[in-house]
Amino acid sequence: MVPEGHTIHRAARDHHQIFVNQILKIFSPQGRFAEGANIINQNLCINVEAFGKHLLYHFSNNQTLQIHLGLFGRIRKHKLPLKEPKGAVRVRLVGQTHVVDINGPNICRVLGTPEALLLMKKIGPDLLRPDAKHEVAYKRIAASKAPIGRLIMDQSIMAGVGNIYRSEILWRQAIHPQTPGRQIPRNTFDRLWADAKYLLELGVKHNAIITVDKAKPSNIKYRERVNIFGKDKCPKCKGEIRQFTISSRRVFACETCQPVPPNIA
DNA sequence: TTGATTGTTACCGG
DNA sequence: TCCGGTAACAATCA
Repeated sequence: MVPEGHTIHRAARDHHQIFVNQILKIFSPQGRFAEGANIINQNLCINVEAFGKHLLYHFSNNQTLQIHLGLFGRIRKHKLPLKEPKGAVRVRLVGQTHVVDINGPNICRVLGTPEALLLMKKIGPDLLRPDAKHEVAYKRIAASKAPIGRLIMDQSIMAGVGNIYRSEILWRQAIHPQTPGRQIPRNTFDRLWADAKYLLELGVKHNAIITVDKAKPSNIKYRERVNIFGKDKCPKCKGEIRQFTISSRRVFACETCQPVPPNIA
């Protein structure tokens, strides 16, 4: 499983079937995890939803369990009966027929209503939510001289894109990652948003990162099917792919298909 | 055992 | 205030 925005959205949909009625146990070897676990124990989970890469379980006592998988977190679902937890299980959600183990999340804590609302306010429009207002993201991008490769991965500007999708989306839309946000025309941003949304929805459907156009069902057993991330050659022009970093994360670009914008060294 | 990694946050200096 | 850089943290796998 891939700890990305689409995995979280998949879990939000799937866990309605779990109908969590009990938090069996919260393991917190570091002491900083799962604060307030006792508050939600024995309470009914009435709603599960995703905001960007955050997964929120709302309980009947107005408390919210917030999960963020980060780089390494995993969600594993098993049929009952319960088995020994495998690895660093921080939360175990028990339903009538299934149990969900959440391993190694980056964030795992219980929020009251004010904190939950604050969190939702901090997250930018979420590509995977039908109510997302993409003009909110565009306004921030059009006002910024920061590179578009940084901006589309900034979860407070727009939520859902991760490091692999960043390179893939910009390649598909022929935008160089170093292009300043304020140099992105509105119609170019609209294309970018629509393509990102399409790719993330595809990711939710298949529970995998797929950005190549002709991916067949028989191909999608692979965890990633990508065009340029981690590759040497551009699949379109066969030219060399350049690798660099933005905020110490790897970025890939084909500078033939994604021309370097003027005024950039 | 070591290094790399699909992510976020806190903190600090310019 | 806003920005960009850095470190810290997490778990797993090769």
